[in-house]
Amino acid sequence: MANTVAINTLVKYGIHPSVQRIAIMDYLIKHRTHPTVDEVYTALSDEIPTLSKTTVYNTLKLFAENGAATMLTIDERKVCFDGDVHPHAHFMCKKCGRIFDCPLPAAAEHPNILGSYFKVEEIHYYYKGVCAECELEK
Amino acid sequence: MANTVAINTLVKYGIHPSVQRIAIMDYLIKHRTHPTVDEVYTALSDEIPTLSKTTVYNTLKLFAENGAATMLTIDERKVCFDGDVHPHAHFMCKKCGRIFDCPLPAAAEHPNILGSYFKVEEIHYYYKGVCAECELEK
DNA sequence: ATGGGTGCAAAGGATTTGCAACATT
DNA sequence: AATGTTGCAAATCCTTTGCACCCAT
Repeated sequence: MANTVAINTLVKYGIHPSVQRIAIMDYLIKHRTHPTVDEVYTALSDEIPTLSKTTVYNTLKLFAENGAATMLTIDERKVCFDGDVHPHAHFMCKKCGRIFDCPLPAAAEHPNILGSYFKVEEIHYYYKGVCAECELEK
Repeated sequence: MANTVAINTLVKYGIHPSVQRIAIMDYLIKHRTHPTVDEVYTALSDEIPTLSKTTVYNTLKLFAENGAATMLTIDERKVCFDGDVHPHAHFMCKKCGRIFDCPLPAAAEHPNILGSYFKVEEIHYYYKGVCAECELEK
C-alpha cells in the first residue's frame, strides 16, 4: 500500500491511524517544505473533501506532542511543521518565505552545558536572511 | 537625565527620539525579561496614559528593523522583544513561560559554512524545556 | 453503547490597516 | 505648511473552543 510508511510512522509514535491522520502524515513525509496548517489543509482538501481545518490543527498538534513531527516557530506569523524529526537547523528566506534545512553546528551538544540550569527538551536553531535564488533576482 | 542611555541608543540606531520611543527603549533596557507588546504597553500605560498599543507595535517593529532590538519568535503564541542585541541564545520554560538568556555555543560562527548557500542575517538559537525553579516545584 | 475522532460555527487573541488628529520643525 | 508620529477603531489573520455528530470497537 502506498501509505505504509505514514501508517508505520503513526504507529511508531503511538498514534492511532485514521484516514485523516494517515493523509496528513503522508503529506508531511512527502513534502519537506515545512508546511503551515493552511497549506496542509488546502493540499488535502481535494483528496478528502470533508476535511476540516480544525482536524488539521488537532492532528499536527498531536504529531508534535508525540514526537512524530516538529513545530517550527521560525516564522513570526504562523507555525510550520516538519515531518523530519532528526536534529537539524532551519534557514528562512525573508523574501520568498521558504524554509530550508541546514546542518546543525558541531556544538549542538551545547545544551549539556545548560543542563545544570535548565532541563532542555527541545533545540531550535533558526537562521534568517536571503536565499541564493532571491539574492540573484535583485 | 535618567533616560540618557535610552536616547543615545535610539540615536545610535538612527531612530528619531520621541517621548514614546524613549520610554519604550528605556523599558527594554531596564527589563531584560523579553517582554511582549502587551507587557510593554501595560507597564507604560501609567507613565504615558495616552499611549496606544498600535504605537508600541510600531515602535518595537521599528526597533527590530533598525537593529536596536531583537524580535524573538520562541513563543508560538506571541512575539517577544529583547533590548540586548549582543549575540546570545534563549531558553523558554514551557511551564512558567519565562525566557532566559544563555550563552551561544562556541561554534556560533557556524553560519559561515552556510554562507555559500544563504545570506545569513540573523541567528536565533532557542531551547525549550523546564527551568530549575519549575522543576523543583513538582 | 462507548470512547475516540471529526468538523462546523463561533469565539478568542495577536497583529495590521486606514485614517484622522497632533506635534515639531 | 510639511513631514513624521501617534492613536483610535475596525479589520484581518491565525488558532482555539464548544459541541454535536459519527465511526469503530
